[in-house]
Amino acid sequence: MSHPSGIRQAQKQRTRRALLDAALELLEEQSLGSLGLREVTRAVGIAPTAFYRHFRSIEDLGVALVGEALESLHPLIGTAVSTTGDAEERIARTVELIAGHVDRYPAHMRFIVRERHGGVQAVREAIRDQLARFAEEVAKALAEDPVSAGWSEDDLLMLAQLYVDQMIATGCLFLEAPASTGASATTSTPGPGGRARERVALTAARRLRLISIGRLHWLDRPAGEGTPGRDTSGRGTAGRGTAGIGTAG
Amino acid sequence: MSHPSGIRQAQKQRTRRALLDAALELLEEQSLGSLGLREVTRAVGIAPTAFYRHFRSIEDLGVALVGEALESLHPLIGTAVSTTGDAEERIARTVELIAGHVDRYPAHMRFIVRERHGGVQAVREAIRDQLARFAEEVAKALAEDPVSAGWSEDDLLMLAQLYVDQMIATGCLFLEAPASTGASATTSTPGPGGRARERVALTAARRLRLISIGRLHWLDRPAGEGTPGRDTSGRGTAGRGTAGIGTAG
DNA sequence: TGTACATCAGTGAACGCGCGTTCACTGATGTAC
DNA sequence: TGTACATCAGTGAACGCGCGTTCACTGATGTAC
Repeated sequence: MSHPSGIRQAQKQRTRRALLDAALELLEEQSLGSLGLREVTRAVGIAPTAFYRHFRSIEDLGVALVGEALESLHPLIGTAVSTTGDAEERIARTVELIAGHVDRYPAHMRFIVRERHGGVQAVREAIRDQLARFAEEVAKALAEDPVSAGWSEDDLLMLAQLYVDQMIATGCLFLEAPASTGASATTSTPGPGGRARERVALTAARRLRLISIGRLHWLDRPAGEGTPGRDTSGRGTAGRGTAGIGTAG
Repeated sequence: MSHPSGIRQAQKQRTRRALLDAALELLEEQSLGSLGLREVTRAVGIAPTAFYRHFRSIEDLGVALVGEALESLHPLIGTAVSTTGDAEERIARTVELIAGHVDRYPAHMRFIVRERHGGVQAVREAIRDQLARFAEEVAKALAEDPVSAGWSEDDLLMLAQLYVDQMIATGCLFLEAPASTGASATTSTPGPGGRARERVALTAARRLRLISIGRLHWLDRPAGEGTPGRDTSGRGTAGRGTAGIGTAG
């Protein structure tokens, strides 16, 4: 065989890992756009020039990080979406899953949140594309739920995107709340920042609850107004509700 | 008088404006953390050292930009919240308002979206604090709506934060959609990116619709589970619904 | 197993460059009389 | 109105520094025979 096996290959992978890990750690307090190649190699303990054996640029490393971070996030989506039980149980489980993920991969979550709208185009686009794929996956799962009977594809995708956004927003909130003291998420150890975490969990659950309720009554709305003619959203049955944003005139 | 009037004062303000404007423009393609002081002064056409007559650092300038950007966003919230009409009209008007704001202040919107989770702590915190004030304001407005009768303060604040988040997320989506060709938002000129903008407007409206529906039925939920004991959310009346996230078991 | 050659991850010197910050300055504007 | 002095926004030279990238290299690992 030409190159698959060998000590050399293993060592190279180890250095690559070290570069990715060092970068991820440095990125907790700055953004990718201001991260220096020398800074990363210095943290790893190798010569600056060795960087080029692994990545063409910091931007390139950033794209690799997107892959890793969203790969770690992916199973979470699958688990959350396939959780069984009633609405409240599923919401609570989902929030717990997110909290657990943030505990395990805080740097990944911070990286995604920070660079999703950050200054490095290639990374931004990589994150956008991956999240779009997640949303499509969630939409597909939602479509199989009897609750979604009669929903148009556009509406399902909108809801899926809303869930994906909420997942990230919730992860971000957990990041800002002080981390728990290493104990598992289920045990109620009120550590240094346990209170803040609890508040975040409650708020996140409330948001998911509101969205779920909206979902449940989505098709109750009046058929009169709604989406303009050209859009063929598949809803339109009975009921009358005046869902308001602000104060009624 | 000691300093209020004068040509000198006016000229200083003009230079300060030029610095803020130049920075805002440069920030469309990078993040604050990687913005250079010399880069900004070069764009304005003054010596690097003159920068210090106006700001202590780039970070300081960033905090000033947060003030300006969120000040421009503020009236939009007030207008959106006090819009009259039925739910669909208010949603459509809100989406139009956001689109109009993005047309008028694209750089402001981009700055807020990018730096909200960016690498500069002081700026991040300034944005967080301002958005928290916005949310409180929205919560106060929501509280006066009869639809919110029986809502706890925590629930109102959660909804308000959700609305503020949606506003920013929607602004972000409009930023990514190609800008309209300068024509007003209401006239249906299908410019170069008119299609994309229309799609964004529809998706944004759908999201607000779902949230509004959730809001309308918030108090319909079962009293059994819900928020844990210690939390005294003011809801708890009749009705039974199984709002689900994923597929039912 | 041993030998001769190829590969290639990591080295270290060197480069030109732009950075943030200091400093003493200039000259228009402002103020006191 | 005119004069003498104070203020201070903007200047320009100079600094030390770390940056990204180049290049020829070293020496351990891999391969062929």
